Amino acid sequence: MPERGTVTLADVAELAGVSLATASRALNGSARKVRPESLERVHSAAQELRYTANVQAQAVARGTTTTLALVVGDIADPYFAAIAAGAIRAADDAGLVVTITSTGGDAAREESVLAVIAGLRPRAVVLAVSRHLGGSSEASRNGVAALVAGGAGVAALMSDVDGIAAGTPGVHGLVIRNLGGAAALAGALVEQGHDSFAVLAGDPDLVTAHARVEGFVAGLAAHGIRLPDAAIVPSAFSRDGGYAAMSRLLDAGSVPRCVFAVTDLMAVGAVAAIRDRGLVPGVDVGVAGFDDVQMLADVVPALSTVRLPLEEIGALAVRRALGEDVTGVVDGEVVLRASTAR
Amino acid sequence: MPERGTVTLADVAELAGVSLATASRALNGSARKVRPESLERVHSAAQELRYTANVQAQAVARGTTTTLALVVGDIADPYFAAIAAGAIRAADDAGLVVTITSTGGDAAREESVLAVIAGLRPRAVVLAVSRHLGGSSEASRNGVAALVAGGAGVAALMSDVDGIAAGTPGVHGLVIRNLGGAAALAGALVEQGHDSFAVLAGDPDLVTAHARVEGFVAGLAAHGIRLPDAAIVPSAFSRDGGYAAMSRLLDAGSVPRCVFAVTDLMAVGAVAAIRDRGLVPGVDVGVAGFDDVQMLADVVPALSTVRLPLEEIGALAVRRALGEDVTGVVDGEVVLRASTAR
DNA sequence: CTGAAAGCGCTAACAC
DNA sequence: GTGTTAGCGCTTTCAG
Repeated sequence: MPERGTVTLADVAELAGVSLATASRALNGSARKVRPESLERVHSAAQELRYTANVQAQAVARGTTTTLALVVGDIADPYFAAIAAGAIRAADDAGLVVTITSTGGDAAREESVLAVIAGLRPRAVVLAVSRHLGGSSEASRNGVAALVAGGAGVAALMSDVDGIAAGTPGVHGLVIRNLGGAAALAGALVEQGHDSFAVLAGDPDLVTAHARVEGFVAGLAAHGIRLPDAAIVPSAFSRDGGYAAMSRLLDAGSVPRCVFAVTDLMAVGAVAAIRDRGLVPGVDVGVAGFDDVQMLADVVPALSTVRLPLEEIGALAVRRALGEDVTGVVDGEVVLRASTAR
Repeated sequence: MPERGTVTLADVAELAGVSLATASRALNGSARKVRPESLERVHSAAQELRYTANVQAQAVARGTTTTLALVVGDIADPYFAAIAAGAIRAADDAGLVVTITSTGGDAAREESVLAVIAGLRPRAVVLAVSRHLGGSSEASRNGVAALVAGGAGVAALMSDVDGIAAGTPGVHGLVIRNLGGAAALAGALVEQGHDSFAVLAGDPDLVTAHARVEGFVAGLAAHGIRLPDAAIVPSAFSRDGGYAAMSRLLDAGSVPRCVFAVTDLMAVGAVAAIRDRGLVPGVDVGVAGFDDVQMLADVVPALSTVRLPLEEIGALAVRRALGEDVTGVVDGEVVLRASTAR
């Protein structure tokens, strides 16, 4: 018969005929100081009453929570979803519950989100948002500082380009070699025989997008190819953005042999745009993306891309936030497929 | 100069020169009972100290939290990710923070997950897991009952088939017309001229999969078509499952004119399998899916499917869990596209 | 309108 | 080993 309301430790202690303290020790405290018999009594009492410790109360008493806050741009985006999956797994391994908040890419909202999170007094927080260039606003900078001051371990995803942003004191950066990966991709494409390029740059203010563009340009340069500014077309950082940017390129009459979209999602949009013009993606114009999102594994033609171990990134970020001494850098791996086969 | 440690209400009260009670009322309490001047003093003190209320403490004091627990099968699955996005948005509108937990489809894990959640004393919980047929285990049934008894509003996603499961007292079901949608799809395909079918059934123990198969079969029956048992092939409830099932079908030499995969993801796998055999999906054999996952909008051929308003479902579930009186039923919409064009 | 004081459910010294 | 007793940070009667 389910008890009404909620069962407290006191109820358990009473039923077991022991003190509150003993009950507490039996159920959570630093083990080995409770007589087997009492322990047994307490446990069965707890079970009988269906007692579950109130973590909020434990938190205020202990002065520390079992919560890890994850901030993502948009949980519906497979990129963030994969990272979240890894983070949840790792947090779970550490006995932490994950709270997820989306900023929707809105810099202003990021500020209020940080305030809410601060109120949660999380043990750790993972920032997986595509920071805007020019540094996060002072407000969100302060928000992060407050979290750190509050004792939370903070980890943030970064690119191998924002040296300064990395400077926020107290945050463990996990740098993703966006720049390096894009450069490697450029090299691979050149070696594959491509010689004329364009870049679907996404939102140039997002450091992730920016780094990838930067890297790609550098990679081409290393092979003696200079990309004209006009060949770098900005757009929304989404599937539709990719479609739009590619369309603009085609409308302009400049059809490069190969385009690099800074995201698989954008690449898919580009492929659609190419197809809609009656051209054959992968043949008339090659398309490469970035991320190697699983969900897109079956698009045709198969996308050349830079694979990022997204779930692992989520897990690593969590471990870094918790202070573990794991790698602070993760590399992408160039994967050449049909979309740039020529 | 960031204070060390953490700022408490007492600090604010002291700085403002008022009592703890007044400070509390000024910052949260039922408004209108604080003199404008004190209110002002308290607020500026709070701001100066960068005070953020400790929600855990508020929770124990108030006896109620500002947390909504969302349980999903796998956050990396676009189906759940979309639902989560909607849920997070709705929860946010209600001033609640969302905690996400994955069961990984593991029934056993579901039990422990429920225990952890119970400890969180959430204001509401949304169960978005594909329950296994034959009823959730007694354990998880109890877990849910405990949550309800603990005062949490509970909402659960269900199919228009599990009449009994719906019976769990106290939980607000949100039934998704999986069966009805699949039946409608079957009808539409028949009317489109298809006459020989097969079903890639996914895991027959998952009620979602089961309902869709059931519905499809019924839909065909309504049009005088009887599906032989051999034409219903089970598999994993995933992209690879779809690939495998389709392959098995083709290996068996029985090539239906049209296959229905209970999930878009599985449909994509089927398309790949068809293509790998040198056949042309959409022409040699049609493929239809279910969900209309955004991410798959660009696969070729475009998938015929049943569109589910995933984000809205997430939002509705949250509102139901919170006790709002919103629809308890959501329909899918048949969308015919190239993959079944003939 | 404001303050003093009693909790909320649990943990952690500090005795016995 | 086990019980007592302060708190943890905040809300909320109950008197002023």
